[in-house]
Amino acid sequence: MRDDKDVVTKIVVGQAGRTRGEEVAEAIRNGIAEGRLAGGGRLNENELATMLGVSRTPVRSALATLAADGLLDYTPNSGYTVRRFTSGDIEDIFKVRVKLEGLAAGLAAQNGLSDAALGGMHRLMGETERLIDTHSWNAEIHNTWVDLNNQFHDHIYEAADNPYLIQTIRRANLSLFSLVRFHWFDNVLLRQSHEEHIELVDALENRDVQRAEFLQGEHVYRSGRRIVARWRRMEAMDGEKRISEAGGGRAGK
Amino acid sequence: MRDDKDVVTKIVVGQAGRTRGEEVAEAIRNGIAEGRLAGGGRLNENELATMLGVSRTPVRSALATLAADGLLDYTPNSGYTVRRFTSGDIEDIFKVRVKLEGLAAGLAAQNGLSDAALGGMHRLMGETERLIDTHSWNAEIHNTWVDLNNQFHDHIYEAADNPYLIQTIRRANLSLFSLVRFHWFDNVLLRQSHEEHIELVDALENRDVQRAEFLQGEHVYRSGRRIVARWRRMEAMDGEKRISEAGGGRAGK
DNA sequence: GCATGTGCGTTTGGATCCAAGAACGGGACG
DNA sequence: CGTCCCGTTCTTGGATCCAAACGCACATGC
Repeated sequence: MRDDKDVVTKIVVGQAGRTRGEEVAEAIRNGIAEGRLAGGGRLNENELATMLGVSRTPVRSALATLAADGLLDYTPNSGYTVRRFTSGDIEDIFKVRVKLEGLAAGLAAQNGLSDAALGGMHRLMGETERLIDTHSWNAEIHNTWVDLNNQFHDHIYEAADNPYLIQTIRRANLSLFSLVRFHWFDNVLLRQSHEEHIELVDALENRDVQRAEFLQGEHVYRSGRRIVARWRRMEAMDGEKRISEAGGGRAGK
Repeated sequence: MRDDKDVVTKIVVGQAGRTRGEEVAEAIRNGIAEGRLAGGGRLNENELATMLGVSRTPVRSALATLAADGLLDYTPNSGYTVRRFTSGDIEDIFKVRVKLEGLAAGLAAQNGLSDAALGGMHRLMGETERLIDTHSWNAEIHNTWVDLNNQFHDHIYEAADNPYLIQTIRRANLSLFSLVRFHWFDNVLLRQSHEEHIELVDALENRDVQRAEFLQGEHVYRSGRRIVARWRRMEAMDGEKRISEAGGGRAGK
């Protein structure tokens, strides 16, 4: 926080129907998702307010909201820190995600997807294949894939037609997406993920509820296994780093 | 809000480690859970502040938190209303709960429960049998059963050892528990629920993961079916009432 | 050298005030 | 009579100020 002026993006005030509090919440959310606000880091109301060009009031409103969203940890009279995730936490979240994403796919298969949605999914898969055919991997490709992947899942969510389920999934995903780094993946994993999507779409097209639920749950389970393994590795390296940095100050708690 | 002075319980200030904002949030949460704050009702910051003997600041903090918790709906520049649930909403939530509670039971069976926990569950079931043997039903019996039921599930949650899952379940339950009325149940349903608990405990004792997951999911599914049917009936009556009251003002939206 | 206590500065929680936005009511017009 | 417009009032969002709580650094005692 103290060393990077661009930690949160200065908010644009005046967007229709949005308060400054909402804008601040989004700026912080983005800062977390993009890794600029690190797990365990303290959020200082005054600094955020100065950085974003607002008073403390909307900052406090935003912090309260984000804490309830699970992105921040709150201690009364001490303030907010960015939620820190252990590999065990991530594993827990993925177990829940396996069930929820599986349910969403099963409901989508049960309800059926429109021709437009299926067409859209095929287009997204076509674009993913073009990414695969570059035989390369970098941050830009990863971001493109994340975007395509999100659109792919949005089609499923819409067909599932269960807003509470989708809200619950998005909440779980919110916590996770800030943790993922592009260099954990590569073109090979992209291809594997894509092949899983192919099978999932087949199940959806054939309205095979159990297959869709199983395939999507398995897809998420494998993804979770990889991310948890990576996080464990990082924790092992972090643990060594932490031992050497012990006694750093408030954030060291 | 305007007609009932006891809508929220006046907060007790000074409880260790809790801010007024947290106290206000709990008072409102209780008001919703106990049915004193009705779905669709507007929450007025000034009135709440006066009623609770605080300034608007902690009220606003509490409202932001409760909105993110899903208990309130927020409209920028217009404020907060208590979330209104349609029977479709409730059905959606129960579909998610079936999966999550099933997962919790499966994890508990996998991890195993301590002798103390199993003993505790047997004691709770014994107390439930005493309730059944009264062959009667009233609000007091219902409240006792809700308490026993919560303790029963707490044992499962603890054994599941997945904090994120339990947090997600509690979040779903928070929305639902404010909707349930004791006269929707009777001694017969209590017995049925109890018998389902007996089978669930058997699966847990035998560490039968799939059976535990299935039985708990089924238990929640049946409960959901009953509550949704009740809610639909209320909506039908409410719909007639609404037609005759149309144009009542803001809450009529 | 370590533990405990004290003081000071910083940060957060709450209160109050001001301004902006929404809602409501009344009047005018078709 | 219904709809639209305007003015007023109420409510909410934001800013600012004050006080309480916490954390950190330094001093003292064992």
